[in-house]
Formats: sequence, C-alpha cells, structure tokens
Amino acid sequence: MRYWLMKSEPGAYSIDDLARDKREVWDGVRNYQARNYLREMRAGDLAFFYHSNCKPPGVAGLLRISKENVVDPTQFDPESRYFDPKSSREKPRWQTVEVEFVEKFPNYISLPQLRSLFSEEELPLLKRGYRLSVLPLSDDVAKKLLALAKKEE
DNA sequence: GCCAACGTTGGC
DNA sequence: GCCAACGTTGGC
Repeated sequence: MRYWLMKSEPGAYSIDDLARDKREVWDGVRNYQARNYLREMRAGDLAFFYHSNCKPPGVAGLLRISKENVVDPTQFDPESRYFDPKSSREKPRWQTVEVEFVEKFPNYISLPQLRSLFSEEELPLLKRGYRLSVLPLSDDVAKKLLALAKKEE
C-alpha cells in the first residue's frame, strides 16, 4: 500500500465536497508526470487531500483510491475545459483514478506547519515553484502526518 | 531540434 | 494582484 498527496483548489473541489459526494473521479489532470503517478495508483492506496491556492494552503483530510486506471471522461467532451482534441477513445491519453472519502482531519496541517516538520527532500511539495498536483509520499512522512492530523491538543 | 512566446500554477 | 517556475506550443 502506498501513500500519495493530491492537490485541489478548495474553491474548485474541497474535502467537504468529497465528504458530500463520497466518491468522485479525479478528473482534469493534464500533466504527464502527474498522470504517470495516477497510473501507478492501486485500489486501496491512501492519499492526503491538499488544499492549494487558499489561505492557508494545507492538508485537509484523507481519501482512498477506490478504482484504479480510470479513463478521464472529460478529455472527450468538447464542452469541458479539459477537452483534449488529440486524444481518442481508442487511444486515450489521460488516465486517472476514482477516490472515496475517508475523513476530514480534526487538525488541518497548514503549509507553514509542513515547512517546520519536513525538509524539501522529504516533501518536494515544499520546493519553490513545485507544481505537480499528484505526488507520492514516503511511509515515514505519511505516518507523521497522520499522527499529527489526529492528535488531540 | 532549438528556443522564444505564451499559459498555468500557486505561494505570497 | 504579482510574479517565479516551468510545461507546452509552434515557427524556423
């Protein structure tokens, strides 16, 4: 079982939205490196839900991969902002996963807290200009995050 | 195949 | 709102 981190702008889709929907296809990723990570994900893997581009950014909750290797339907929809005219149903270019809500953390872990806890080597997300929206986490980092997110003050 | 222009991400 | 980082596009 592997741990991941997946980013979303809460204005577009937040942990509360996922809590309401229970399950959702994680569509709209249009970066090859992020897609390659999505292809590596297996059902049962856990991922941290990171809120980006908000005040403050941070880790808001946990989700589980409920279905692996899902073809992103938005690539075929000319009305979608994620439409890709170079993709075809015979040879789809963009795969993703379906995720299910696990929990919203009692403790939101803000970006400044993340910086105080981890180095840029442990958590590349902290690097300036780092833009990948899907990334793997080491077991070590994941377990520290879980302990902190659930710890009672 | 190079690289300038352009667009997007996302912290601040 | 600014702007650094960086991926993509397209002319040559």
